[in-house]
Amino acid sequence: MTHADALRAELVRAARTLGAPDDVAPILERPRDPSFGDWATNLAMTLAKPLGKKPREIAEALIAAMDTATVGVIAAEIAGPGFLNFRLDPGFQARGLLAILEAPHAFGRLDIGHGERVVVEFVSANPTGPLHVGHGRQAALGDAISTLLEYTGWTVDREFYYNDAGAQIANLAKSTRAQVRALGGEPLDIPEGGYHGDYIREIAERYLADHPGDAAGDDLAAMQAYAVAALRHEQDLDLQAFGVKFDTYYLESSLYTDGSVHNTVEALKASGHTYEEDGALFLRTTTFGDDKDRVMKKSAAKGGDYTYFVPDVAYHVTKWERGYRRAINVQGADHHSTITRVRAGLQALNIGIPQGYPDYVLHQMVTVMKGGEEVKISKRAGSYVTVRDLIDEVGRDAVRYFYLMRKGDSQLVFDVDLARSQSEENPVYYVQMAHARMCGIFRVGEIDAATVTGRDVDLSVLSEPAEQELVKQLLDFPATVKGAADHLEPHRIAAWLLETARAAHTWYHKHHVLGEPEAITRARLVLARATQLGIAAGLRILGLTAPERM
RNA sequence: GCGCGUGUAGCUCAGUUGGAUAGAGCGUCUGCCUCCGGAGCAGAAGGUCGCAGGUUCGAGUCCUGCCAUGCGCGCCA
Repeated sequence: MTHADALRAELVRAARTLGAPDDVAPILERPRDPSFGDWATNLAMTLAKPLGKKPREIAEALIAAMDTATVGVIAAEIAGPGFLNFRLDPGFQARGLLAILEAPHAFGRLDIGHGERVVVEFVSANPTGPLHVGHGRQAALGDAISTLLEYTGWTVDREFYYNDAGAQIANLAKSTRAQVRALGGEPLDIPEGGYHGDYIREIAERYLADHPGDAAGDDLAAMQAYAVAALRHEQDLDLQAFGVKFDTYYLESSLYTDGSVHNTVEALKASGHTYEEDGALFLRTTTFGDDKDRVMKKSAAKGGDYTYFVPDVAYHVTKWERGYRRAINVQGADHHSTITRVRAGLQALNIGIPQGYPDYVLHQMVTVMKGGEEVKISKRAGSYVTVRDLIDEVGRDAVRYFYLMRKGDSQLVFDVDLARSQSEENPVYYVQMAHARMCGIFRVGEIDAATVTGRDVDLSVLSEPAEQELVKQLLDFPATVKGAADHLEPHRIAAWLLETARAAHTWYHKHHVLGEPEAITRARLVLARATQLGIAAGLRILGLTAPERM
């Protein structure tokens, strides 16, 4: 239990003696102005109505009813309309750091998930080209969300869904054939909706080298398999460079071969939510909130294929059947329209899947600026910036941090030139430097950091404002983790890291650890160690390294 | 037109679910290097939180209507 939890519990106890409702849940906040104290609550104001008294009167009664000493409060004041401001004993507060030293890997961990399984699906790029910057945002976001969930007690599987069936793959195959035949001397004739990137020609060249018997480009199935394999391999290399690992790769094609698509269609028909019109099979998605009903199976005149959302529904049924009671899909906002349809399909099956299944985390588009101009991303036109381009130019850690330092639901402008030119002023270096500096203290002092336990150390000497600021910042980590996990917003961790790094640099610059009187050095080593471990924990959640020197 | 987002400092963005005098980075300006690493530090300037109403003790945050902007709206995926 953190000291904030203890204070909150004491507030609840005191409030109940005044007749507050049983479900009273005081909110503790850091006052904007540190001179107000360490914690503030508006509890007295929220109790004004139920208790029928003035906020300030309630505040006074609360203070009187509290056993302040046991929760480290040395001063309690009433301010403004009825805020309660608490000042904590610095030594009491600093002892909260011991939790970090004792169990570094447990710091900030929570057990919200109780070990339940959750599947996080992200990237899920069609194997029709390299991963571009939009996929990069998903990779960073999905991986960090997964780690956050693991940190808060869930058993997480990271899943990549391969759309290796359907029209786009057919286009890929035909585009490859066009390049193969062009290499044989025919005019290049890329089909309507085909892919124009140079990488297709490279694949065609390798195909010819590996398949001397098909110089004419007649074996479309072989070319399709070859191109898909080649692009999957490329994507794997991209992900490897980015340090993202998946637990499962789910192939759309398997949904056809194992009968899932067929079974899903039959189950939907049996549910009574389908109908035929103009020779096509429709699902009545409007029953479940959609704008209009959607075609499941095209009419014979249009080829008689299933539309994309049928395998999508079948796929999500497998998530449920594979035992995931929680599923999170990280996708670009351009896939927004699929949400209603997939959920409608799952509801129509009426097999006990809850309405909000699966969860979606949508991120807005990434636009790329290069040379002061926006680069239009189009795989088919062959112009894009790949994830690997970015990693090569600014480094894996910087790319990850850039993607994660902002909320997913606002548009991200990735200025490649800026990212590159800023590489020395990049916030990620600022954060990592703070970690390296703490390591440096132990290196120079020739102290094994792991031996710093904080036991028998008087932490009340950490009385400088910069020290107390850093202590408070570090102790906010668990609440930050909880907020980030609850809202699936890793950028809160990035913001915490930046603020912690700032507090650490300020402290480091103002005060020395080594060469001070022994009592001070011992206490400051505890703070340095806690800072080192805290920043490392935050970096780990975001998938960044915590270098010991830079 | 409809749906989902976004609009906060010159630029890029935070803002702890409705709290006190709205914050940070970059950029600009002024000072700091014999130091556990200056990849840094201290400070300054910079705001009609898109606009207008509403809800209440209290609104950047919630509601309504406008304006601007991104994405989606196919028997494409």
